[in-house]
Amino acid sequence: TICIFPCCNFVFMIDAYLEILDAFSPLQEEARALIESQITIKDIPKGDFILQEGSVCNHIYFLHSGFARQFYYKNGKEITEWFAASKEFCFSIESYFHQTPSKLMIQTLEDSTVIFLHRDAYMELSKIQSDLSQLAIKMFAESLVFSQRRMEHVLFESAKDRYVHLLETKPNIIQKVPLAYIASFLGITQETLSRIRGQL
Amino acid sequence: TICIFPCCNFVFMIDAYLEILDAFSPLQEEARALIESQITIKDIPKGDFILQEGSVCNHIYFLHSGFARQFYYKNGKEITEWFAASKEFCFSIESYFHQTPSKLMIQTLEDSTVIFLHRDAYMELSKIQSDLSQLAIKMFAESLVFSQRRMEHVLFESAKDRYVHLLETKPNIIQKVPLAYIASFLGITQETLSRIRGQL
DNA sequence: CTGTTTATTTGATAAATATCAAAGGTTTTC
DNA sequence: GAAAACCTTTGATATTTATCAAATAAACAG
Repeated sequence: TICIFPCCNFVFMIDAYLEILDAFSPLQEEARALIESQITIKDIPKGDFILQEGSVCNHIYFLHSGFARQFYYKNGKEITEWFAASKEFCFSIESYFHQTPSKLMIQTLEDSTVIFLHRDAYMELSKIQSDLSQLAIKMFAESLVFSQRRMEHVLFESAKDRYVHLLETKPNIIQKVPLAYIASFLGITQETLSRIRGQL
Repeated sequence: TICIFPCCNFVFMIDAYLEILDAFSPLQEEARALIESQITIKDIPKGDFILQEGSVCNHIYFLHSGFARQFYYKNGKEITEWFAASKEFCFSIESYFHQTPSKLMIQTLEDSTVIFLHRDAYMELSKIQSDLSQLAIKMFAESLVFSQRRMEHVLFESAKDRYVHLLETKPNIIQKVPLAYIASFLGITQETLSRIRGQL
């Protein structure tokens, strides 16, 4: 049967979403239903903000499709913290956990479809449904490992090695975004990055 | 009444431990009892290892008293990752979560008393007792925020500013440990750190 | 297509930090 | 308390990266 209603897209998106969550940490039917009840889906055009500076980050965002950049201002300069590609998650760690106004902004670099999972609802549900708490533990733990590894790179690799590493692990990012974004993510100036590129 | 049995020390230590956990994330009586059933306490003399290279980190360690250093080898050099002071926690994030042999070592720098909370038991219990899963979420979330903040420092502050920041936030560390440990933690050479010190 | 904006590269120079070598200090040990 | 081991400082030099300025190159708007 061919589905002619737009709502069917939602069903498909949600299924894909739940499958990705499930791969992280297994979810029983009940947990899936609870998550489904707490998400909203939005189309966000290129250049619009998923999360704005100063507002509290009350969701974990999942990019069903599209591409986004997380950045903040430091001494008047934009610092790119990380990117979210299609099928990836993002949120402001500090604002989400501490419920403080976010200095991090999340902006789409392409037209994107984003699934919002609400924090309070999720936290409450995770108290009564252990699959959900295990999922949260798993996600935060993985973020922690990732963050730890990045720290080691930043502390002990040269700018060139960090760029090469990014190139090897996330080639799609380098194709998609301006050099200045990548430079600020790597913690170097764009001139330096340009020269590094020239050497390769 | 005055307690003359050594076991009373244990009771006291466990109480202090549970109180600190409780301050992080509130624990009901049941959760406290479960944790108490899964911990062991060891005295570890100065210079001994709480966690050795190559073994899997199966516990979260809490220093009831003493002081420890977390470090690993990179190109044959010791890199200090962080310290654990009295009443603080430590573990190898990557080994603990991924159940892989640890490249991180944790070594006491003073005679220490350490409370071991077992991973598997804790993970299992956290599935059936939501206070425990909430505690885990809270702890990992805080670690994540901490890690994130440190990243920003490392990327955008000068060596001097990072040292000054450490001096302001953790003066006790600087008094206790050799300069080389602090230098490797800051990601600089000991010569540079010595010069920075001279300038202040 | 053409001017305008935006992004990238290049050059010259300065600043921060590493490296290598050696000299003083402390602490530990017997 | 002298020797050894360890820790910290100092000096000279090299490397990496930042900064400032300008020139190209690419993308965009009308």
